[in-house]
Amino acid sequence: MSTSFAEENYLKIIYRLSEGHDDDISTNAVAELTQTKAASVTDMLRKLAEKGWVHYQKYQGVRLSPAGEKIALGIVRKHRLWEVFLVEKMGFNWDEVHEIAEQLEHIESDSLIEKLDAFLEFPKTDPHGDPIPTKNGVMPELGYLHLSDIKANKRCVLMGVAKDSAVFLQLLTKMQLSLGAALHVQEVNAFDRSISVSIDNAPAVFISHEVAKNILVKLA
Amino acid sequence: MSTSFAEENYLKIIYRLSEGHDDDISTNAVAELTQTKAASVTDMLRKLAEKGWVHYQKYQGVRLSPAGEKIALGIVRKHRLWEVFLVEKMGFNWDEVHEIAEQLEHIESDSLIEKLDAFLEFPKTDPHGDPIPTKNGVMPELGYLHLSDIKANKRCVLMGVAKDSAVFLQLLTKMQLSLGAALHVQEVNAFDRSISVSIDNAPAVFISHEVAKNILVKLA
DNA sequence: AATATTTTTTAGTTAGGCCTAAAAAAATAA
DNA sequence: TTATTTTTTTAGGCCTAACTAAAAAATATT
Repeated sequence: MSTSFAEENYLKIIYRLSEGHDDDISTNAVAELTQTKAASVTDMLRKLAEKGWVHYQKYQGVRLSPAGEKIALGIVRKHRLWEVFLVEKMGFNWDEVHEIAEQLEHIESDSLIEKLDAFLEFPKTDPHGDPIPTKNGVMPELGYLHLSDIKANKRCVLMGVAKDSAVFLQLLTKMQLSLGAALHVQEVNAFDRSISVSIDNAPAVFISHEVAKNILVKLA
Repeated sequence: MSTSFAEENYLKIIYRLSEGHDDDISTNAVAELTQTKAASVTDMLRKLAEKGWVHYQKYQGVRLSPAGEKIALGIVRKHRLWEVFLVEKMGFNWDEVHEIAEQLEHIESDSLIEKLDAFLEFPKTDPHGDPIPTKNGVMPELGYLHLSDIKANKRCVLMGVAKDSAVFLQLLTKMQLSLGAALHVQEVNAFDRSISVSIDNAPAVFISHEVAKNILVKLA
């Protein structure tokens, strides 16, 4: 069964909203990310359920079926591979590529994606550090830690950001963070859990717990 | 004013049908290439005329306005640049890329196309030998000749094919023609104007006048 | 528990892009 | 030049994916 542009977008967004927990997703949450109204979402969820791509019962929220997840992972795979292409080959910055990748992710050609993957030398992550699903529809577990979980006096390396909203990326850019940066957690505030971190041996900066939760690292 | 996927397709197809003459294009001709019915074409032509992209009077056929031609050339530029990318960078054959380029040509990002152009080292023609419009919306004149116009005993070089239908490309592939091939026109039949041509010094093959009209060459 | 608020669904529309069937105009043939 | 055929347009409808407004269900508050 073939998927329309709109259907692919809904599946991708439900996937994103489902990452990291098992709760069903609310109609409103989907409406916010699709930039549509809740009533439109209700219509589409019923349609997706008829096609067998989501489990949906009215007033109960929605979650992907295995078939829907497979489609969503295919879209995410394409999105992230194109992002690598845009940054590595076309010279865009990592905070400029999202909108273009949103378009490219809907190009339909399996052979193109396989060739692109090879051309990019089979990258494991996109420019934001997010893992690229395999062509069999598996999302690799990178096993990274959140910066908020690092103990005082430990050193680690920046591997990615968990949220890739434009605002968040700007913040990171302003902090001069780039993938691979050496982070040294110097202190953890016992009250608000904010941390002071030295980046590439520069003087330490303060990062709130909320922000630190969205920064992915591995121990050095 | 922004253009929808369907509108861009119509403009591109009207452009293709207009190349090489000044006559207005018939509704039926457009319907055939858009794979729609004549009634649907009538609707769309009225809409395109309202937006100022075509000159259209009912029962009189259609032709592009300057604004419409500019849009069409932008689409053709993107189509042909992506074809170069698919062949040169992704390793597709020149007869496999059309459908994928039909999708990629609608990706909207001026900066992407400029970067792609640079990445491909500013190609002058696509893999079929067709010229790539400039970013200012000018279709370069390559000044090639048609193989059908070459005199007996002259040598020339294959520069492209004027029609890129799948069937035609297959024919050329079967004849083992590839861009840059050395062609030697040995005889021109006085009655049906068919020619015998030796390709890369192999024994001569016969090519009908009709086919030869669609093969672009330059004199060696 | 009863009421108020928020969330979600239903009902009824709309716009884009296509369709078929029938009417009208243009082109061709007798 | 009249009749026939072909081309094109009109009229009316369908489907997708959105919308608003109102109703219904779920959740929160008093």
